[in-house]
Amino acid sequence: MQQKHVLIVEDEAPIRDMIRFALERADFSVAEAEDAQSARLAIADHLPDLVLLDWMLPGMSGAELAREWRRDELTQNVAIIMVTARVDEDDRVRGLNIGADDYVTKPFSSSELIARVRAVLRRSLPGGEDECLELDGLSLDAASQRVSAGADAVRLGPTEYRLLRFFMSNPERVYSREQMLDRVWGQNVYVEERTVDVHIRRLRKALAPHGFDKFIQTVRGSGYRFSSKSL
Amino acid sequence: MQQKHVLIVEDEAPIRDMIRFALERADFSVAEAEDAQSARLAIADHLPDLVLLDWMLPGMSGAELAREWRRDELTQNVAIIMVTARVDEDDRVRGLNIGADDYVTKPFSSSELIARVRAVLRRSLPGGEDECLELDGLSLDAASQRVSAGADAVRLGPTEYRLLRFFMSNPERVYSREQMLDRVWGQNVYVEERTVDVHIRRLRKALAPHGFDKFIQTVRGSGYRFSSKSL
DNA sequence: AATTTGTGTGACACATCCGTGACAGCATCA
DNA sequence: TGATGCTGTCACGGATGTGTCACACAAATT
Repeated sequence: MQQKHVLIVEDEAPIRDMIRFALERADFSVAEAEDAQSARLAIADHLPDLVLLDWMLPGMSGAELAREWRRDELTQNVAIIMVTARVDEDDRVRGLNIGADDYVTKPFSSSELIARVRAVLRRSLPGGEDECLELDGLSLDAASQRVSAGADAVRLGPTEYRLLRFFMSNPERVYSREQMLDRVWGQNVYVEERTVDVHIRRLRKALAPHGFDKFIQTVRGSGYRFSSKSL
Repeated sequence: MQQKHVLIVEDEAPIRDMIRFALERADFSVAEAEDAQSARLAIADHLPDLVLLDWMLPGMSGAELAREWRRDELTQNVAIIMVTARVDEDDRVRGLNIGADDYVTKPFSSSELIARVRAVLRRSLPGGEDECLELDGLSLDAASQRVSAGADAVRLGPTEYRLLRFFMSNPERVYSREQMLDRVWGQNVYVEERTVDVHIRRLRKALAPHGFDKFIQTVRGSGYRFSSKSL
């Protein structure tokens, strides 16, 4: 399964670290935020698959934050697990009514946390959005993992597919090799940066018969960009 | 979605009440029974879409009851979720061999229960009775549990049948082995992921004489896809 | 022009994934 | 009791994808 991205929203640094450690160990990619404001920034930067949201935050409470996200088109499908110190049944019910998918009460073991994270992600998967990307004749359907150039199908390896998928969801923007490794390969794998070049080449070669290799543009000294405009 | 009818078979009244409350809150219609005898009456009165069946019952055990229903033409398509206090791996395996669709172990949260009920119903949703799937010459009739390729009948084992049924209900979409285990085998069953491959093979072999094995496509690194389109 | 820096390309060893046949455990039925 | 059919697991081999390297080539810098 593809690596999942989790955002931790928690004001106490030690707990944050513990959670991050457990998640990374279980091969999730992790982002952190310590309050509502930084959480918004983190979400804007990279939409997570799941948010671990502390109930009590300085300033705006986690509950309000959750309600805010549930109202927003962009974030309403992101899974939310509430993290709370309270044992009150009231809070649990309130949390679930707000739209949290699950809750964990402190103190919790890291294995319990991971189990719940996995369960929630698995549950939200099958109904996942039927993402269908299209750009100027080149189209990619996430549900069937099919890529077609005009009428013809394009045959891609797993990494090439993920790379193209990343490009097509983020066109018209330059990414460094490091950024691409983080987001296509996963953030705690170490591979040479030049490996990106090789996969770019393979992807270009696969798209070439239909002329779509022009969409992948080299920006010397910076990285690559995906665009239908030739420039 | 139409309102679904659930029968609770459970001898302890408090647990029955808890389950009834959770189910009605989630907008299911509910019937209750406290032993095998009253369960038979309840079923005769109104055929449920799903039965929550306690493992231990006074007199006849839930397991025997399940076996009885699975043999009967009328009841064999009714989904069954076993409810058990035991954590024994043995019982889980035995229960699933009997034909239960899923398992819940006490104690369980009401949200977990609802989630599982929904999952099982979703799995067997499209039709329940008169479901008849057809794709490009390959057809599956849920009522008679018969599969035919063109004019010829195809002989399938139970798991192969459920697998094909799952595929035909969800074509043109890639599923991971984990997702397939969840939806074809049941949610908390632990079997090796490679087991999926073996059943894929058996299903392919059964479909091969008519050329329909091409419909099951391997998506390397991700899982499988069912589609009449070649690639 | 010569040098330096960055990128394209082909090759290759290696890891991973998947198809396949075999097998033992189990339930069912004669 | 033995025969049969179904299931989950394993081991093996082949197919495919992967990361890295060396070298060719292009662009910027001197």
